[in-house]
Amino acid sequence: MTVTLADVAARAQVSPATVSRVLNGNYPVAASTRERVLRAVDELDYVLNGPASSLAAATSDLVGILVNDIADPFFGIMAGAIQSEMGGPGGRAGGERLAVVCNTGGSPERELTYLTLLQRQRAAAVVLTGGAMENVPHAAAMTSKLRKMADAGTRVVLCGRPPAPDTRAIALTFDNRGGGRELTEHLIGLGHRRLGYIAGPEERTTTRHRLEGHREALKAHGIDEDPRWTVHGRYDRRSGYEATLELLRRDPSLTAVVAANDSVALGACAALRDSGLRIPDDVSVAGFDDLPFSIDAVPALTTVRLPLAEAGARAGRIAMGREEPPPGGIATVRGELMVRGSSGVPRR
Amino acid sequence: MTVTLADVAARAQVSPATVSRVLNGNYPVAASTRERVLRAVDELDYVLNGPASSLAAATSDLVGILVNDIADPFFGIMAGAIQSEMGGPGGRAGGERLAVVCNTGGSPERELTYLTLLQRQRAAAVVLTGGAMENVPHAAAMTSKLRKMADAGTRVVLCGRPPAPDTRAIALTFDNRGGGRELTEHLIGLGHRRLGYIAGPEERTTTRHRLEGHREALKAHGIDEDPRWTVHGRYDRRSGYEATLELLRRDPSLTAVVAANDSVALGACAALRDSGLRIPDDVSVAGFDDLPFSIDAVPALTTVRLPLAEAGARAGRIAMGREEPPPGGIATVRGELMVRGSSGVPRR
DNA sequence: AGCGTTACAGCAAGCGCTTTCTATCTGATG
DNA sequence: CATCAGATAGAAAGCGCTTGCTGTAACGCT
Repeated sequence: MTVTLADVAARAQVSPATVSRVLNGNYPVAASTRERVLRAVDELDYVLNGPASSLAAATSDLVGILVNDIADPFFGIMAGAIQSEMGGPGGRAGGERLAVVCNTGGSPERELTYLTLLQRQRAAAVVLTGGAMENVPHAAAMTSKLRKMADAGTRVVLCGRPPAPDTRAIALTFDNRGGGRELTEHLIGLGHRRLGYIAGPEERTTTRHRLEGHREALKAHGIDEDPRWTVHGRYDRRSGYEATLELLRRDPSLTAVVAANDSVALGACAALRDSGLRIPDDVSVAGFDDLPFSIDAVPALTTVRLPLAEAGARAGRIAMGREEPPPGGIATVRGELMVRGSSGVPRR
Repeated sequence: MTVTLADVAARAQVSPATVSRVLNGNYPVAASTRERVLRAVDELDYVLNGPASSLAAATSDLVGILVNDIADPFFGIMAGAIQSEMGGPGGRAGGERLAVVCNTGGSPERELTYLTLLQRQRAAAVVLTGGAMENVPHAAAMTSKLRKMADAGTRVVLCGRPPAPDTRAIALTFDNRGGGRELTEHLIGLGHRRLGYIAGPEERTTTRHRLEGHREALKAHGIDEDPRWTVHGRYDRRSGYEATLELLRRDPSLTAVVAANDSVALGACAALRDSGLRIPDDVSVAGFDDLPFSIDAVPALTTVRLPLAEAGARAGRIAMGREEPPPGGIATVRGELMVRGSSGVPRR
């Protein structure tokens, strides 16, 4: 039925061992023999049996990429960059790796399930992107699982995620706190004193760090934060829209709205426009991430650019063992403040 | 070193066969035995060896999803929807499948390479998203590969892609031609007679079908198309920006610009603004796909909504064998015209 | 009591490949 | 001419799991 190595061997009149060696190319095989084997492979349409091969060789060419939401370009850009470094198709010859993107949807259980699945497959490496959940039992389970995977030889890389102590995981962490601080400082510098903040979902490191940065900036400038100025939501446009209306209801005198990310900021802009407020004359808006569409908002979004593609590419190279991990296994990736039209001097 | 089934068996004082059956749960095992086994699994931290299991069972729980560009929400949304239908509740118990997203980057070679990789892994199913390349030799290679995979038992589903004759692949095709026609008809109905068209990359079915729809509409209304009115580019914002400037240079009297998709349309809007033209008073703009950000453009983008998430979910269910394929293996998914602020009556 | 059933559990034969060790042949060397 | 190193090829032992088939004990029935 299906063609096996043995069939190819028979056709090429060599032993299965030789065929295997031709296919893996790490053992001397005479040119004439090789050619004969290759011809047989071709004629029989032979396809290597991956599982059998992985079993016998005790290795696999699978690399897992975990993302919170694959429909969000924030993750898509990182995943694409990681995958582009996986050798395989398009990359250097040889290290063909099957990079698989797994969508956790922000669910802790799914995150663990996917890790178990990858562990079963004896994945060569795993890259976890985006913020971590701060739920205590889950964090403990993650630590334990990541450590076991690392111990079993899987390279574990965190991209845009805080370090995971006691796991041997390499971490490329985004400086969300610093970026958040800088952004809010920019607004304060423009003269804003009443700033609303639309935070992401609770129990996420990204959410917390950005918010902490914001608060640091307020505190540093002697602004007492009003509890009404913070609203939590999801990382999407809709949430930004609703949160902004809520913010406006709570305190109509706000002159600036800082959003957890660019999508949220876009929703905020829509809500402000629908409320008859002009940006930035009446209210300034700021986002975070600098996704491609941010520059097309009208006015263009002031935000913090995160080098997603660069960080992803680096994470990918480290996962492939093509780049040295940073000293101590931890590197901080900074964002860059992008001042654009959505922020201005408050006019009221 | 690593814990195997045999270790668990020894610890639970049963045979390996029994452990396997407990784990796969498709064979009667006494409750007390099952519990003993489960305890041993837990105590030893046993992790099933995926390759060994796949080899012995001659099946795999891998499902491949091929996308052109994972950083593009168009694909991200579909991939997320497909993946959301994998495993968990609804399927048979333990029907947890590892959905892997593979990024072809629009390259024919990578597309084939990934298919081969998935074929090696004996993937249970493969979903190909987005338009196909029309390059003849590549199309032939794809046909042959898809047929082989289908013959080998892999379920092949095309999502947002034209049917692939002679392959047994199930196709959920987007009605790009119809959507394109409707969109242009809408503009013509508003009074536009000189319409620029920014097409996607050549040799893509999506590009061609949308363009054909556009031309059908022109012809149906007796408008002679000027060859200067069509420019080809990529499916991204930047390309839209540049193409629009080119279009304006060729014929400054255009009153509408139809873009290959929403990202391109956003670029077009930026170019028009930078040229001092107002939307839609001076020039109307239309996109395609209705990605989430389209509604946030100012003015909001007139476009054709494609039910990406619905189509993806359906493709996912079909791939999982949870939904009957459409009769004849082919279904057309229609888009819906979304008329918004970026299109209006030409005022000059 | 004798016999057919039913319900579990174990044996053992692979699944298709990799890789160590061994065998063979060639040409070079002293 | 005997010997040895180097280059290739093959034999065979698994890798860790699944599953068809074979026990075997306990149970219900006539």
